[in-house]
Amino acid sequence: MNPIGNLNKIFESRIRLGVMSVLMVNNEVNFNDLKQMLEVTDGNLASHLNTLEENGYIKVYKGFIGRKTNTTYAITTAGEKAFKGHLVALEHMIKFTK
Amino acid sequence: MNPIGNLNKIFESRIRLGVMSVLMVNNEVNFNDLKQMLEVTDGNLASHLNTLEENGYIKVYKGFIGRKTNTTYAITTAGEKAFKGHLVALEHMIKFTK
DNA sequence: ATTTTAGCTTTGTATTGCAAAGTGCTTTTT
DNA sequence: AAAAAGCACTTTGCAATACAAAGCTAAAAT
Repeated sequence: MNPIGNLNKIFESRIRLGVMSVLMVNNEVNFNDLKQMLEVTDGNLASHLNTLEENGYIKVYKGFIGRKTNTTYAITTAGEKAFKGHLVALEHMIKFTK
Repeated sequence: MNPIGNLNKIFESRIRLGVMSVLMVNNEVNFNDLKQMLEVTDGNLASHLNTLEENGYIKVYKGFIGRKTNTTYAITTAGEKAFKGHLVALEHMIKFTK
């Protein structure tokens, strides 16, 4: 009945949607690649990554390439589940409109 | 490349998404029906309807049933186009993640 | 005459979004 | 060796939502 009842509030943000979408296809993506793919400022990206992490949807790996810091982000099982659920809800909504 | 580059900012809102979705399948829907379908407060709905109208995505028809006011909302051609574009962008994003 | 309904507007608060600047560490450039 | 630049942030600050709740007007129902 309510076409938006099953949409996940966390994924209302365009940028968070984008992050999840990128992390669904790429196992691990670093900060800069995400930043370039989504065309956002670093501060903005960092804060959205934060809320995704706080919700347990992504994991952060802080490592090094040689002695240079390298932070990568990956989707968690919970994140994958939540995102897929959201996509299903979106698909239902889309189907509903046709 | 950017999976969220073509998403329409106006449709980031869950409620506006819902309104458009409902108006895609029903030619004309009145205020109260929308309110019940989307389970929102009237003030909140009114303000979202306002931004949709300001953007030319919906039309408002103020009429009467007998002598009782009856306001209905319908999607415009521009609204349909914009919403369909957004759905295509969503579908691309979804396809991208699979 | 009072209450209820429809469709708002107004008010107020809390949250969000985002840019810009700052930070600490490291690497690269000069 | 010093300066510049990159990485991954945090902090600051402001402006734009989001939303609930209350108020409001005219008509309808009781």
